[in-house]
Amino acid sequence: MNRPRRTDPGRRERILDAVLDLIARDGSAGATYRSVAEAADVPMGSMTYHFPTRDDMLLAAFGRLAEQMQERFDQIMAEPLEGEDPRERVVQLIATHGAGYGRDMVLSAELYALAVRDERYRVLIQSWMERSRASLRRHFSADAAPVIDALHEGLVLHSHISTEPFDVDRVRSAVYRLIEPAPIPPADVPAQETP
Amino acid sequence: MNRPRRTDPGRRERILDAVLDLIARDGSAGATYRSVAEAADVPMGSMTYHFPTRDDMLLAAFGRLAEQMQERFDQIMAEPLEGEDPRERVVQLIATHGAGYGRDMVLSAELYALAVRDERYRVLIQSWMERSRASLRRHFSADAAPVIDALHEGLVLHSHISTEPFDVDRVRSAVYRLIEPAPIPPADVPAQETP
Amino acid sequence: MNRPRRTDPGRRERILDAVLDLIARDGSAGATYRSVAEAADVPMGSMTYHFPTRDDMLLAAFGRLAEQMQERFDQIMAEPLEGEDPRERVVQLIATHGAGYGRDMVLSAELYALAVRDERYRVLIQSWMERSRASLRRHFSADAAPVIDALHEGLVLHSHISTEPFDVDRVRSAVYRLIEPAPIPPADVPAQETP
Amino acid sequence: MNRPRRTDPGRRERILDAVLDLIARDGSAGATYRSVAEAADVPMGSMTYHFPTRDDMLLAAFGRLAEQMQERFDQIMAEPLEGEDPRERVVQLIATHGAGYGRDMVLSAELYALAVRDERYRVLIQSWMERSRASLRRHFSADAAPVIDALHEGLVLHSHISTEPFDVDRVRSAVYRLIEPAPIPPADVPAQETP
DNA sequence: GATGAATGAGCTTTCATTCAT
DNA sequence: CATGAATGAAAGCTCATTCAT
Repeated sequence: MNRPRRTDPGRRERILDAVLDLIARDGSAGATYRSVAEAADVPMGSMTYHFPTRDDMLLAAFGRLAEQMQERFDQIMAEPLEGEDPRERVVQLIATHGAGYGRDMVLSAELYALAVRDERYRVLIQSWMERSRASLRRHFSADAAPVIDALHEGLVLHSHISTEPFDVDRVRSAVYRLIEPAPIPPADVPAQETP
Repeated sequence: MNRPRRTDPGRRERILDAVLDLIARDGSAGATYRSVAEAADVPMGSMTYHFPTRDDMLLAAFGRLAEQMQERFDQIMAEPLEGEDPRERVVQLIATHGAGYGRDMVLSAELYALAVRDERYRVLIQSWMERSRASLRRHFSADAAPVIDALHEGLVLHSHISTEPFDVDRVRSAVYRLIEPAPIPPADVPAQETP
Repeated sequence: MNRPRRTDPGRRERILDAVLDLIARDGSAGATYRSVAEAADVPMGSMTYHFPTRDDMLLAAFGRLAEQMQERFDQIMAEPLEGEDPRERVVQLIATHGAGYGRDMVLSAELYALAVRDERYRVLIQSWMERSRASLRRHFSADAAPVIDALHEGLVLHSHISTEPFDVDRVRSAVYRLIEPAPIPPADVPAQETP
Repeated sequence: MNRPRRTDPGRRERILDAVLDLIARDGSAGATYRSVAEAADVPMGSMTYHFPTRDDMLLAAFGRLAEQMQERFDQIMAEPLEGEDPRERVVQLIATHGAGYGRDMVLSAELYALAVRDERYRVLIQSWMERSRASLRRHFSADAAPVIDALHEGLVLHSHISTEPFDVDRVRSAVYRLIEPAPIPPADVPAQETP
């Protein structure tokens, strides 16, 4: 009834988070101006002020999602490893996303569904993919990166669909087989170029 | 205006095909009773007779899709190979789906988006996955099958997102590395068990 | 799946009972061909065979209701009374219908709502009213009968609306005041005419 | 065709009146969003803005009806009577509602039909009943009020169903018999308590 | 006679978007 | 800048009724 909200910093972010929550729960179609406004406690009439069309809103939300997920990917991959086989990092990454992180899985799936039909969403994934690969190139060859990324994608996706329990050993064995036992690069080398 | 159409065999299939076409073009949300009825040239009032709820309709359509895609997967994998390395078949499969088959990609992506949130769609993919793996087990070990399947999934998906041209050689090299150079099994052996 | 039902006597009655049950639960609007067919375990396509229009069905159902309720009214009033004040019978009648018999109350209310707008339903109540009054004339004057009937109607109706507990004493006192203490007629006298 | 109608005060009331008109003519089921919008000359899309669900609309309309009918009841009962037997007022009330006021009768019947099944409508009648009784208590004992109210209800209802002409004398005789010939209270005494 | 299949009409409701303030 | 009020369009779904068999 009485929401003064003269200045409301962070409103934009709060809206976008609400959008993502609703998509996670009900799919992209579930994030309507109405449902989002209610979830974010924002007057409905203001929605179009911040995001002129519903599509603007979705695009912005998925943009935020892409950022967040890139960061997490980076964090796991970027930590310097002391004498550890970098392939173990990949295994960890797949295991982390494969078991749990259901919300992200749902959101990613929705994003992919939009991306295969709409350029604007596709570029979102493209830049995210590029950054993931850049992260991977810190430890692996430029040729290996896209393939590792694809295996990661497929394994995580399937693990969320399958009824079988997640099998880390099988993943490890696959990752080790896929990636040649490269010499562990020193931590300060930013990325490895293909010779 | 005057469509008697008292008996109309194949109507159900025509509807489902229309549903898939519309989903491919506009996403799941685009397959409304109205749009489908028009596309399939069926009176709107009849739609709910065949599919009481819109969800029934979508589920049936994706069921049909799963069948069709299983068949194609099977066909490529099932042909007997004479002295050929079976891994080449996998390469071919990925190349086929990676370049082109945009319609199937879009449909799959929509199906996954539904599957991660809804059990009923998930089982559709599960049975399809199981059959794909069974196909793969004709040539590879039971342990390798899920991983090959996942790599296939990830590479195809990424190739539809990426701007880079599809690189068969990189795929081949990845597939060969992932799968141990197993002795080519005789064509009449149905499936290979892990030792 | 397999309901042979070659001959199905009593089907008509089963249907009508189902209609009344549904009206009691959901109002007249709730008794659709579909809902009734399901409740009576009768094929939907057969409904229009027994009752060509929905209105025929409702009318028949309310006709059945009127019959049933007349019978109950008669039963309570018709029993010979030995030296008992007949006004006590009226009190009993009101008490019986006032507390409980919610189903009948709902059905009556629906019937009245139809009757005030539709002649065909009105005659149903008229004949039922006439019989009630005839019953009452067995014990009371022709002039008293309609008024007793009206008091009965009003008290029962209000008791189903009111939150106060049903108060028999107040009813008795009202009934006794309304009806002059007529001499108890011999049980074999069918009805009393106004002099 | 071109209705700017940016601001339209009284729109809400106009809608509710249209609802009652339609219910009077076609029953509760006849007051659809469509029919009401047309009757009140309001865009259909606006209906749900003012009344989010059809039930909200009906409830509001019957609320308005209850108010209107309370007022009329009050007016007839509240006028000070100079030396007149207050029981004559009751006779007049019954006569007024018994002959004519068909629209109100239809609306009341529909309201009762809803009330016996739905608490929300029931409270509407309850408050209306309470106010009627309060009005009656200005002239009669607290014990008599509910009974007079019930007789009123029953007689009016039956008079709208019956084919017989309305008989004022019979009503008067009944009312006088039911209510003890209380001493006429002075007009300024608000209500009479039971001794 | 009895019924499964079919459908035109209409219903309630949701929604993206507009716009005056 | 921000928003409450409003609305055209369309959605999912229900239903009485028809009719060939």
